[in-house]
Amino acid sequence: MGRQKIEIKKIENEDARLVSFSKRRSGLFNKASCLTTLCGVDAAVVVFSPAGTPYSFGSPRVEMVVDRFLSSGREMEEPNFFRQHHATSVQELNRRCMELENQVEAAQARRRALEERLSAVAAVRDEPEEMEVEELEALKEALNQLKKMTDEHMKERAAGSSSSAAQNEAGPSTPLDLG
Amino acid sequence: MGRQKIEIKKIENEDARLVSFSKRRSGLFNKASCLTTLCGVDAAVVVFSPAGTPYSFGSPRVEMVVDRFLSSGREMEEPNFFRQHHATSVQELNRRCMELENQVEAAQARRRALEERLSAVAAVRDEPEEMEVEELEALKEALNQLKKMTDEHMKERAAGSSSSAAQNEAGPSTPLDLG
DNA sequence: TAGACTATGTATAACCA
DNA sequence: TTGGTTATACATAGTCT
Repeated sequence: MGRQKIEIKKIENEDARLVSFSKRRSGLFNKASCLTTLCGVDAAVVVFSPAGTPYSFGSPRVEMVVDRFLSSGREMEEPNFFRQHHATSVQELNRRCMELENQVEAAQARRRALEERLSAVAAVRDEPEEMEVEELEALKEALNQLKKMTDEHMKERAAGSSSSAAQNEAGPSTPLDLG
Repeated sequence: MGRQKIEIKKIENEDARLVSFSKRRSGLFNKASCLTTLCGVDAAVVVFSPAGTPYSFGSPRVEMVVDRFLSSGREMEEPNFFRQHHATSVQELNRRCMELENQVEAAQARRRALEERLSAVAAVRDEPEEMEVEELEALKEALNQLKKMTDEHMKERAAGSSSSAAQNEAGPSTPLDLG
């Protein structure tokens, strides 16, 4: 018998689907592993089984890669980004579209996060006359988040320009320690 | 010549490594795409290029898969809105890509603007060790500025926007529904 | 940097244990 | 679910454009 060609659409037979999932999942993880090793890059893969069980691969760790992905504001800064797509296949374009949607989502998530921080800080400031322990705690938290984010932002900026890196020796981020 | 067997260790030659990364990345995304389609499951892949550029694949979306994964096993019954795009024409997909690119640009511009505003406050919190009356005064002032800015921001949101950024206020991106 | 090309290594569909 | 086996489809290293 050997391998037969199959259409890329949902496998109807449930048993076959489960077997296929198991084998392809490990194949996918193996590919991801090879990619990280061969090219010395970070990557993460998360897959849910048909039953809902999560499986994951991550180098160095899923959380680290995901955090970096969510906080990297540079999803789209490829130079010739607005050139015409001359994709050879619909599948290729489909992948491209999905990738773009994900990037839109990431950028929006980042923007929402920034807006939340701004709102949090603004809310605390609305009653300055009662700046008591509670408020100070909230402010402290908001500022810690803010600091974390701005530190990341500065790091991004420093990494982005090769010349200015030496000037702003940011150093390791220190907690605010307001209280 | 054709393909040669290679050891799974970091590719020393930089050019070869970059080429290999590009090819294997798309291969990995394709595998992930096939897995989700064939088995009807959710999956996400995030990869950073050797230069640090993030690439991603997600079904239904990276954020959703990651959120679900991070809430460790908790079932969020997510109807699979964006499983796969069934485009009818390359032209159609090209249009969709351009649209998405515009959204990405808009979202990023928005994010940059927010980050600039945050930087305005960042200067105040750079010396946290002596957070005394003086610093609190300065902080209060900075927060007042911040409030002014966020108020403007909220006004903008309420009024809608003349730029293409308005697309991003629509919340979760709409399903492609190309087929 | 991104497509082609081709020979060949690898992944995997079908089947069985 | 996982682990073989076989035959074949698919991915990709090396090279050139």
